[in-house]
Amino acid sequence: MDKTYNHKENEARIYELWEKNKVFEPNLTKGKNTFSIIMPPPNANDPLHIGHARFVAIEDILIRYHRMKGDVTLWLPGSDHAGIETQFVFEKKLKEKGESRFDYDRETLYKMIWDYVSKNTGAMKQQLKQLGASCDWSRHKFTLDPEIIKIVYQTFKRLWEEKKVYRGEKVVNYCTFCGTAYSELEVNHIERMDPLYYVKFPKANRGHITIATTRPETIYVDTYLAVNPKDKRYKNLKSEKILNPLSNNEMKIIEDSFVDPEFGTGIVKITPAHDFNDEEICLKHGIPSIQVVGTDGKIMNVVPEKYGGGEYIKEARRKVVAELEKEGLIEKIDQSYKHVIGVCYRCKNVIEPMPMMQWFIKMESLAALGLKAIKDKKVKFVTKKYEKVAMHWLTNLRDWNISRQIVWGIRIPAWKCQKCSQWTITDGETPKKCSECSYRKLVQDIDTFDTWFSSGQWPFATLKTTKKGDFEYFYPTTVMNTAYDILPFWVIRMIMLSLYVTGKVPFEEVLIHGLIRDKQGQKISKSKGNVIDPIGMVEKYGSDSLRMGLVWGALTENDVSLSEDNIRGQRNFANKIWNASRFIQDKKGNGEKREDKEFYKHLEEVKKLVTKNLDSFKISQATESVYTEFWHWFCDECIEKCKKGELSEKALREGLVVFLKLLHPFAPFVTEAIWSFGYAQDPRHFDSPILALAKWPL
RNA sequence: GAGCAGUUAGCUCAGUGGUAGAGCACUUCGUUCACAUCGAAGGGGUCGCAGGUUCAAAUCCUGCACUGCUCACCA
Repeated sequence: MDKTYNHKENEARIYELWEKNKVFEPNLTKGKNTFSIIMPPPNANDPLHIGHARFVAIEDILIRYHRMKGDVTLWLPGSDHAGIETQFVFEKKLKEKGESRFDYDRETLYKMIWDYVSKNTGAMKQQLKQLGASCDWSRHKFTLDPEIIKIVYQTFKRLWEEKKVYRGEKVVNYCTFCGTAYSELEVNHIERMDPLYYVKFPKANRGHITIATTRPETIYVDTYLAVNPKDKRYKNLKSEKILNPLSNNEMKIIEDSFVDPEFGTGIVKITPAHDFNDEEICLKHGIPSIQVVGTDGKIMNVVPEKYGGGEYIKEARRKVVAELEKEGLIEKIDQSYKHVIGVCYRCKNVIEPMPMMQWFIKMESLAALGLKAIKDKKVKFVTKKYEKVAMHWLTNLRDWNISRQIVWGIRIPAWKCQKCSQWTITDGETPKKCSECSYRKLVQDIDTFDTWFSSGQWPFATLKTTKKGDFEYFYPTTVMNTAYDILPFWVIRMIMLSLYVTGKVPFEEVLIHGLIRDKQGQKISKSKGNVIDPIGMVEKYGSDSLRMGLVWGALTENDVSLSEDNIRGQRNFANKIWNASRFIQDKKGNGEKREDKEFYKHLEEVKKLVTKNLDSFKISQATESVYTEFWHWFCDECIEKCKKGELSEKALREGLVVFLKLLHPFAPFVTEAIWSFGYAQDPRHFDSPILALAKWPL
């Protein structure tokens, strides 16, 4: 054996050994405990980032532990088509070639993206292997596998039949840059400084009132003003004739308590089509909605060119303000007005609320299912604070807009009748006739599902389509492990949709982990230049070292600050395992010593400690205890005692076998290298020629 | 504006009622046949502040300060 552990020589051949022996494929034996995790599917198109490596480390520790314990263990890998993310990346590529998505019809574009993704998806699988992920590749699923799509369609159809899906025109969050609507969750709110314009609205007889607004560009179509009924200043406003300063139309006055008399001048102009708040007021007061911003982000030509019709909002606003100023209708402009605006989570541009026909899921009954399951502890959160977060989300959901105006995704199986305009929903096949009027000319909706609508069905969609009997055997799965940033997007939706479709929760335990930060505790981002490439670290220090580093030094549920120093330290630890084994392999003595008893006693305690921590999902504590016990007890004390003749060589050998097993989930490669290719070729100590299949020492 | 966290050694973090801990960094020493990717020894913290409960508080309670994250329709 080499003097230092060489991860480069060992890792690939060890993963091959595992794969060749099918150690990751469960045997569906009756009457045994099961342990299963559905892997959060990484984006099929992208290389893994350091965040993926963290969940791999956590999940692989649990999976390997349970496999060694003798549970029938399944870790089901997958990849995600990641709708908008992937289409956006692809469009960027097109742009580099001087093309755009509009140069292709939807079928061609879909095919192009499909090929592009297929080309890249192998890299992700290869990287998961480099990280040592002991998942069952024979059960790998892609979110666009036909069988998966079929299940998603069935769910949609059932939701439709049970009236939990509706198509409606509502104000939705639309990104004019991405060219698609989003759900409320894809909108981020940022604080920004914008001018607040105080605009004079003339009275018909004489004088004027003043209205504060940040959106003067819509004034032309505005027809309603609102005041607080308690505001004495405007008690008689209703009897007065107020004119729109641009269109000269008469403004109608409504009273509503939502108006804050303290803000601005206490009068609000109502823009029903482009503001959620205003939409609500208008529904309440029966005010019609007029769309003024188009999906292209331009002011529509209901507004004359003079006032910005046909221009982008920014330019239209400039024009309108210039016109108003020319007419002396701007009283003042507050340039230091701070407010919060919605921006697209992806491209960071301003989200334009606008009315659109979209597919919505009614969330009330679904959320109730989820809430009940959590309250009844059918789904348990390992960390309580995240249970609070989940409950908070489930109690504050609006109807979920699931249609996206992109091609890369699962196309909505809805066909519109060309005669009666009713929708026919199927579970995938093209309907021959309208379900309402039997007319035979139908046109399919061009939108696709929100990616989260399909990934919200991932736990049962995968298990129902992998191998026969998988669903019955493994569902509900044992643990769902993912980062806290997608708790609202994914975790609560899996809970709701799974309960709705299968009547059962998708998983019993939710283990939420934190994000990776750099060594200063700073958020990792490309613009900061502090990204950590997991594969680079694997190549430099070895897979075991990176994995240990990722679960070391912070609680699983908290963010972890990852430094190269830390990973190097774990590399040293892997080397320590290697060298201790190298030392012990030459010790053949069989005699016993009086001190052995104390040794075995402590060894038992170590086994129990590590096991207990793993059983309660205390991954970092488990890692720390096995690290400390191996290095500072077994190596620093026990090996030294043995050298001095105060401990038998036999005890040391047996201790090493125990530690190799205890260490294996955390550092699978180096321990397997020792076991399979090194010291371990002594059958007396082994219940399995492959450590990954050896029996957990308890 | 609301919610949720956090504030412990130079740095990153553990520690939830009983004599302050780890990793890294630092200091000194060590070429004995596993490992210098090592070993031994050591320095360093009145556990954010102020009260309270208790025989006993980093740990429980109250208030305050600061930091972070998330949510949020006030024009």
